[in-house]
Amino acid sequence: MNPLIKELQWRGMIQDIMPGTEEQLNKEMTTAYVGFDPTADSLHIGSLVPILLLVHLQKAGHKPVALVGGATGMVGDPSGKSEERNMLSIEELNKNVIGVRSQLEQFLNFDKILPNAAELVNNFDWFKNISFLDFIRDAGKHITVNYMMAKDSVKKRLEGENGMSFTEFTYQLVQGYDFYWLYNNMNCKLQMGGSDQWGNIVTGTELIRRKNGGEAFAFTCPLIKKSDGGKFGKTEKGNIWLDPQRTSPYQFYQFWLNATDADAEGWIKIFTFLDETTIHELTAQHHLQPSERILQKRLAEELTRFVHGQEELDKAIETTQKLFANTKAPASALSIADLESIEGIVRTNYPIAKINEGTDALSFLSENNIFDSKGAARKMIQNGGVSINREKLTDPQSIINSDKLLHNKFILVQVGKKNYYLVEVE
RNA sequence: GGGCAGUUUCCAGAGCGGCCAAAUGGGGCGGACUGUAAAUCCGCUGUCUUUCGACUUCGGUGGUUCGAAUCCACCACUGCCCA
Repeated sequence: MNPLIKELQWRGMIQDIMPGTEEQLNKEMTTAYVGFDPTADSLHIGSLVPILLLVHLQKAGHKPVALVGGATGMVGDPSGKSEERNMLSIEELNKNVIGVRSQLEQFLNFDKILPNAAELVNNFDWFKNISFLDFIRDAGKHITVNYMMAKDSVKKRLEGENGMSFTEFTYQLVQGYDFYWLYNNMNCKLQMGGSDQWGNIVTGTELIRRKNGGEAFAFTCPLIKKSDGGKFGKTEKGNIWLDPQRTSPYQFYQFWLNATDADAEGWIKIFTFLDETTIHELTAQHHLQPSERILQKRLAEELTRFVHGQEELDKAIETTQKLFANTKAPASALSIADLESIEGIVRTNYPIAKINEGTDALSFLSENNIFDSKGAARKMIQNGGVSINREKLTDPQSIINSDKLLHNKFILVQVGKKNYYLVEVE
């Protein structure tokens, strides 16, 4: 068995694999690509698995190509979508391509000295020169509509009630052409991606076969799901992004730390580079003492380091310890240095004058944008969801005055158990 | 171009003249229990507000009516079928 495939297999990262793929990987250094859609100017953790496929590939000595879909992004992939997507404007798309590119760059080794140096391409670069007529004569002639309609992504939409535009119907052919182009121009013989991409990928290998008589290969990884069936990578605050401006390293760390036991066991295999023995040991330990959350901690650590680096990881752990190590202790136990150096949670400033006069809790909470309005704050207080300096706020009428100040300067607000806000009074 | 069906609050989906800010389910948020899990149970879920109440919503515009998400007209959009 090919070592790369073997590695990915025990990690649970292979869903479908085309026959002959292992032989190809055994035969020679193989160039392989994964496409990323520029739907936003940052990738989120849903893209992490395909990124990791490229990293594993490079580690195994093969050549990774990361493709940013400047062209395919203009079309819109119907896979997994029950209705037509909104088109992004060209400006937005360009901005997104730049953002996504720069993120991909940090995960792969582009050092030109390496024979298997990573490369970054944008399919807009070849599509911009192809006219519609060229395309339908050159690519379209080789694939039948019957074939395209048999694809799951198309069939579902045909059977569903939202229909599908010609634009999105074309998508698989556009993506297929990418593979064909890379096959011819970069000797790229393998495509990887999420299992929802299988249909699109196969259109590519088919195109290569019919036009070149060539042979190309593919495998896909399973889509990550939560054990409760919920969407992966979403929280109350939306997506977990790789961009630290959008999701702070602390929040990123917390996301993984909060994984359920069932998820953590699978995720640590997929998302970390820890070897099989280590993971077995960790899992065994975890079963002995689940409340220690050994798997979650290690998972969060490894991933935060991988995405944000050691320094940010240290800060995230530090903040976590301050906030959660001893939740029973009064907030006054936190030193001024502790409070000042807390990073990653939402911080706001509030005028000292208002505190000196005393202000009601509702105004205080809404003026600091912890809640959108007094009404929202009131509801949350009545539900028992707001704490100030770790003491549950029971009366919406209570007054916030200088008695509440920690070290004459800070007020620590909690909404729910996990959402902290630090108000700095000055 | 013709025929049919549809457009309701985050989603699905009831409502078919006043009792409708609109059932129910899902999702989300919060609470209890815990391990910053899971499962379970409870509460909240249009906006603003001192639980009074005010305001804005049921594709759009006009109309009928004391009163419309509910009736009428026109328009728009979506889907299916036929040409």
